[in-house]
Amino acid sequence: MEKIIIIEDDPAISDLIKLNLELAGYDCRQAYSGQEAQCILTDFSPDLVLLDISLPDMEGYELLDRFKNSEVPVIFLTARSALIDKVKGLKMGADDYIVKPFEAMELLARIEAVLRRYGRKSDRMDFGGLEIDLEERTVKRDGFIVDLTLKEYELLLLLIHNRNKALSREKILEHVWDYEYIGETRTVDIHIQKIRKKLGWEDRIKTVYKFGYRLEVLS
Amino acid sequence: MEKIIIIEDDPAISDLIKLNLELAGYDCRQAYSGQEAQCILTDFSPDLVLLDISLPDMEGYELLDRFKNSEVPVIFLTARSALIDKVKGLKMGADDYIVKPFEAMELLARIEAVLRRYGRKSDRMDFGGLEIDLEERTVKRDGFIVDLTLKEYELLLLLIHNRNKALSREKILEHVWDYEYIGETRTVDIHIQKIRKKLGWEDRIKTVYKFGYRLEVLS
DNA sequence: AAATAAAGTTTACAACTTGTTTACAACTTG
DNA sequence: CAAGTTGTAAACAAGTTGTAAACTTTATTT
Repeated sequence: MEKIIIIEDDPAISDLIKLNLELAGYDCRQAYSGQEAQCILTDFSPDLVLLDISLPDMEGYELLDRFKNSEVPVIFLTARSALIDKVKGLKMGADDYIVKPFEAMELLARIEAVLRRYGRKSDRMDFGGLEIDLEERTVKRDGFIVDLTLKEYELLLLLIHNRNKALSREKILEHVWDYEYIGETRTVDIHIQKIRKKLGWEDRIKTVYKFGYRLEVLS
Repeated sequence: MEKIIIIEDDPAISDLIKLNLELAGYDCRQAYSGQEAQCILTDFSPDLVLLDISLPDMEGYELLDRFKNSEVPVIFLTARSALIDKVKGLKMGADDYIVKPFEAMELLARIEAVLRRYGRKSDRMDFGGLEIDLEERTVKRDGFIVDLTLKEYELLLLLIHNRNKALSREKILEHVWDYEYIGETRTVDIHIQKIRKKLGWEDRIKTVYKFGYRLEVLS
């Protein structure tokens, strides 16, 4: 699980980002000022830095300066008004930038891209007999490929990212299906049944009655 | 005990919120208008503000504006479910929002989340071998997940919030079952038995003869 | 562009879970 | 000890989830 530090002075924006990244399976830490960031960095070595360039007192630039000689990739966040900042930032060594306000999906895409470029630690995951390769988009069970459809695969990833957490049907719909569903639907249930069967995870994917599902993994 | 101010013009809603928050162990004060809120704030420094955004004369937004530079977190209540309003509120500095009509449990969950974010409460609680994670909605006993049904879970939370206090059956019914039961019922008793067994808390949840139950915890 | 195949969703009903009641045993209290 | 209260097991109804199959949409092939 990759670690990301969010350096952003507006708590609302910071929290929003955190929420999305955590659902996507990243381990986040928040810093609301340059100073706080320094503190956190001492015992949290992130795999990626999200940096708001417009922190008070030019702190953003100072921090960027500090990061550029390190191994850690930096994506910076900037308000639309400061177009010049982008160029400046990239020249100073940022790996990417994103303009506020941005879509959650766009941010996630850029994060994935940057991490890939930096040769992320592992695109492979292992769960008791199950091997998942994010880059190849393949899932193997006892060495043999299990054919998962798009929705099945995304559902599996969501479950894995939130292992041991109870996920409500609404959350699942929002993230795999991209919309807030109005009214009744059994879609989530049916897809859960499908991956339960294909993966032989009948016991591992628990039903949380009247709520949703939870993937239980020991480790 | 955290202090919360409820700024809401509809007395019925305000009272309902107050009742629930007090049962959950918060110290509440009510304001029915923006002006009244100002007065109360002079000698009641809340740890959290619950603000109805649709007060008459746009007072809600004005107040939010005033709070955003203070240290106090704000959750706003809105009747409108429009996404735009939510975003608007969050941008203006609210820490969370909740759309009316809402469930008591949802409001409590959000309050806990915001207070936690502000470094007051921890996400996890520990009670002699029992680990409760409010966010994941999981309860672990010696590291293993204990499956609790909805009512069992809510009953457990109520007991914990009122630990060492004797809770009458009526209070328990009101809070967990959402209604004032007319006549006889053994429902509470049976659910108490169930969580006693599941958690191994046979001794910790004491029976208060002819009254109700009490969760006894040392610390 | 039509035919075909695959994926995704809805429907219908079976199977199961939960919450509640009932019945009776065991306990508390005066 | 008697009356009332609580513990416990079992039965039940209501509602939720599992499952197969029909149906709709989307993608692929010809």
